[in-house]
Amino acid sequence: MGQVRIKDIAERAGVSIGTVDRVLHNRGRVSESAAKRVKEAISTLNYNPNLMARSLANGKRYRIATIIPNSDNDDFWKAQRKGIQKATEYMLNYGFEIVNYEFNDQKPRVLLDLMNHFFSEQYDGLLIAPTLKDEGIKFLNACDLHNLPYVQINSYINRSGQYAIGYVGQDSFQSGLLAAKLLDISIDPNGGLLIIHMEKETTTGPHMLKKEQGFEQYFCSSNNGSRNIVKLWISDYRDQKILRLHLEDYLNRFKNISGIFVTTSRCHHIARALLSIGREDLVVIGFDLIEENIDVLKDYKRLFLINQNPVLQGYYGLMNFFDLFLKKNLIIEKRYLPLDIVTFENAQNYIHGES
Amino acid sequence: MGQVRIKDIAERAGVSIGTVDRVLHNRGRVSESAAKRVKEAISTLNYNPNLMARSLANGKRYRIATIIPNSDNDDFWKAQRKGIQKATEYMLNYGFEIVNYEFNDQKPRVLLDLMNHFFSEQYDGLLIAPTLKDEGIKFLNACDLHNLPYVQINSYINRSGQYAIGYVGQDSFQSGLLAAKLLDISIDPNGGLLIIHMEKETTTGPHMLKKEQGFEQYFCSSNNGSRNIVKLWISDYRDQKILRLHLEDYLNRFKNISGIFVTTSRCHHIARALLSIGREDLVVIGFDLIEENIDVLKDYKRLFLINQNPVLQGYYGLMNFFDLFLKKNLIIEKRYLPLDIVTFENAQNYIHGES
DNA sequence: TATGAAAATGTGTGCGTGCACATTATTTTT
DNA sequence: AAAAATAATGTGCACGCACACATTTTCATA
Repeated sequence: MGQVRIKDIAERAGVSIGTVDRVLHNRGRVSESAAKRVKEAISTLNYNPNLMARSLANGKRYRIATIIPNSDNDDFWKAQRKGIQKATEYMLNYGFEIVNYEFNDQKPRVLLDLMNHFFSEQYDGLLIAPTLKDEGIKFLNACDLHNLPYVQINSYINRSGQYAIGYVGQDSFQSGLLAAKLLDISIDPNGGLLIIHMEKETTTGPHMLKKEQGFEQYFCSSNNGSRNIVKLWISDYRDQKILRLHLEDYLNRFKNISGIFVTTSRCHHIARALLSIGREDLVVIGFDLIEENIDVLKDYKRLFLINQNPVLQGYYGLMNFFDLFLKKNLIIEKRYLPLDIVTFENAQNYIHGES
Repeated sequence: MGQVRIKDIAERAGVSIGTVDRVLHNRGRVSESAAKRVKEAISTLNYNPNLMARSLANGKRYRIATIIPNSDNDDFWKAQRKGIQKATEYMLNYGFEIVNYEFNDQKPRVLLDLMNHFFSEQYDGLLIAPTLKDEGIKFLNACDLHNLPYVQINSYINRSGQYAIGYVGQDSFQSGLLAAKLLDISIDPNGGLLIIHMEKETTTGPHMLKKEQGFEQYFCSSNNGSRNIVKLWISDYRDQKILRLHLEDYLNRFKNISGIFVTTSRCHHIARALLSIGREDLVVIGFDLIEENIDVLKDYKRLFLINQNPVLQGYYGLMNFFDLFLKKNLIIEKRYLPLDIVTFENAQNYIHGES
């Protein structure tokens, strides 16, 4: 059987295509008996609308804006952009027009400036990565005001209302749990653990915080023994020498540390430092498949990276609008991406990873 | 600002849409001067063909057959089927017609019987999972004879010729390496390893063999120390009592075993048995996210499942034909799916897992 | 210059759908 | 029972394109 068309349904239900159309779009003006027959035909024939014909016929154009942090010097956001690009190519054929904006993660003002002229453009949807919480909230409030549906990616701001139509991103808490499990299994039962936060700013981001919470939660569970956990904040991670001394000193002070959980993507600095001070016995967990991390995987055996396919994040995020406008699926759901555990032996498949 | 149509080009070039069409498709029968004007209009107006209208109009139909093992009582093949279904829905809009066949994995005759009438149908492509090697070869030979392009999924039979257009599946050797790495990191440096093959038949399947080879290869590498490795074949794994005694006996004989590598998806039997004899200290590696394995994950902490997204296998396999016929990409390539490491804490995302 | 073939160009139909509008059936009101 | 109002259903066109076919133009030859 080839494509099932509206015409086929009409024939099977003994009505005209106009009636089928009314049923499909809930336009009313259909008798109960006819509606029933049509619905039956739709399900028995397993009808799927031809989206091309649909979008060709109704000829609507949808303008979607995307706003994410600047991706020029950042592998992670570059990957997100790649996913957005892939979805864009797909959606272009269906009457979508995608306009991309970027903002500087470090300069909250830039996002607010953008907001000033953003709403003078007519958009039908917004894909946004609200990494800056305060400014993000302001932006989303403005969206509600302008009746603009939005999908959040990567960072989640808890929202209700009809315009908050989706979230695609990471489950940071869960990734903390996972990191704890990995360390718990792979190190000595008596070994201690070290959590390292590496960030330029002195504040601890919400993602990092949730990761830490998940990590600690794991050892509160009854069937997992408790562990000795210490924490370390590092902001000047770029100077290898300082880092090395810092780390060496710390490991000497807490002799029984045998696993390290780095809550950001900067774990390659730690792995390199450990290599140079000859402490490759430590198991390290870090995040994200950025280039430096991929490099260090082959040198540092006991390293696991937790990856949340950023390409797919951008891709699914944008595709939400495709579903919303073309498939008429109004899905108000959080969608978490798989927590991929990556080590040297399975890294290759994830790297080019459209998956 | 809106979509540029061939009609717009025609107007600007002072010709009819028929002439534009001929230029676009190099059909000839156009005067040089007209062709020049049309080409100029195309570039100045920055024309991009509307792919929807194109495929809608062009109306070519491609018939693709799929042949995989019976999926009624098998989670793995059910997932493959799901991926095939997803690709089918996508491709339907582009004029593809997909016809599904299944065969009984245990009865080679069924596949041969199918072959008898299969080629009387006119297909443009075949997606096949040649799990039965001998019969698979016969089938593929017949494909060559009938000029039928084919894509293999899951199992690979080495073939050349213009009709072998792709393979999507597992990298068994690599998954063996990965299993070894996981065990190597997570167990005591002096701990021994046990490889368990669980299969009804007495022969060891090619996948299992390659997994074993990869596993052993890991410990031949210079920077990974060598390990004591013993092997066990189990065919009557359904009787829990026998299995338990069997295992208990074996673990007593080889006292230092601290990690187990099960080369099939039946590792849940092992994990259950270990639970009942109180040996949850052992780290177990197994394969596939089938229901029994997912269940046992929450009870058995030291279990890792290696998953090769079967949904995507079916999906990508079929989509090869989309690329072949619509994008005209003739890709003769092996495509390996990511080796997902799955444990209790990250299982959920992979389960529903279109990913 | 008339003729006919070949080259160049134009026209019409259909793909599956959405939507406006036309038509028919049913119910309500007078 | 006829007229009017409303509910139910059917029809036709457009979307942008490909392709078959119809028509016009060109040009060599008689």
